[in-house]
Amino acid sequence: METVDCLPPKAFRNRHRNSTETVTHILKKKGVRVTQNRVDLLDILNDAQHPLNQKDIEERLSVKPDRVTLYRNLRFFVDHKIIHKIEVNDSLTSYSLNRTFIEEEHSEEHLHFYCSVCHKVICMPQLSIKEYDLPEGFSQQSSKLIVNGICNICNEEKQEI
Amino acid sequence: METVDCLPPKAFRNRHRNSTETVTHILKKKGVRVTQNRVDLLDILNDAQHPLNQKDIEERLSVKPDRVTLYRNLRFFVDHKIIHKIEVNDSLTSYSLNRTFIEEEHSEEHLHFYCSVCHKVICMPQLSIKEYDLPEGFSQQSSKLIVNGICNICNEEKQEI
DNA sequence: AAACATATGCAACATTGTTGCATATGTAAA
DNA sequence: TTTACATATGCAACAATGTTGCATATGTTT
Ligand SMILES: [Mn+2]
Ligand SMILES: [Mn+2]
Ligand SMILES: [Zn+2]
Ligand SMILES: [Zn+2]
Repeated sequence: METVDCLPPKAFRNRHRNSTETVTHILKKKGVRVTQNRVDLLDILNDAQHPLNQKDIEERLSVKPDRVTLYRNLRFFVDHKIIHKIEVNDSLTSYSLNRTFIEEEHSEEHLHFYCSVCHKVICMPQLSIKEYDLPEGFSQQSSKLIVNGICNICNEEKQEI
Repeated sequence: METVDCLPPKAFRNRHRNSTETVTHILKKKGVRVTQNRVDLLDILNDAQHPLNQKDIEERLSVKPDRVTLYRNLRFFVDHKIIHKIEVNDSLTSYSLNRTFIEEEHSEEHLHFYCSVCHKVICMPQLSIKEYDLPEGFSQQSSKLIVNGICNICNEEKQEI
């Protein structure tokens, strides 16, 4: 059988060939299976400028896997520390790629910002969560800080009006 | 018709007469309707040593209102700043009485502790959330900090073993 | 190409929370 | 004490989010 020297069909499903190669590399390095669903999902998170929620992700998927598969893969990536989960509030959970693969600066526990105007979530890895003196007998394992406010873009738009 | 000088039947539904009087006073002061459901609910939150979730509350209610009523009254109390809502994580939301009515020290934005062993939530009103220098253009409206770890009681029990 | 472990889809279920609407109850005025 | 009115409640229905069990499909290694 002849071997054709061109891109395999599945490569055309993704917008950017480079991103697909990057996320495939991440999965290979972690020693986990490279499936179309996983590549598509990571591709979307890699392209995104901000953390995305399950709805955002579904909107961007050209080929939608079963809802259960999406949940399972999100949990899988969190467990493998490929992405991190941001529980913004009761009804909003977003996910963001751990760019630790690329930059060192994306620290484990950092501030997350939620804009009450555009409802975007923004990772602020440069702002590590500060320490607190807990009462006698209490020990800390982890922490999370969500700051609610108005983002730079929405503040600019307010001034223009 | 004769007027009997004894406690009305509804007083017997609550464990402590004093607590009932306290919460009734809170509702009157706020100028909202004093209903049995509301008194029972506030009574339970007033008695509690820690924030309670919807399940905790239902367990303690001797006369259970409809689930919808419970949600509506919890939201009503939050809106009227009688209680505060603590979104611990994806699947746990707890509520705590705003003891500002009694003590001044229960500040608006404080640290909340979640024990990963006993799963109790603990308000730490003495630990106000620290300030952060947000990037240019960002403005802050509110914030929340959840610290995950092991509480004093669970740490003690660990030492004994 | 075959073998095996793992990923996926589907059906079913659970929990949390919301809305609309008819009825019940609390409060203040008569 | 009774009446009138606004508000609280119960019920039915719905929606969103997330989980589990199991049969089948797919990825990886040999
Ligand atoms: Mn982040
Ligand atoms: Mn608190
Ligand atoms: Zn914004
Ligand atoms: Zn504990």
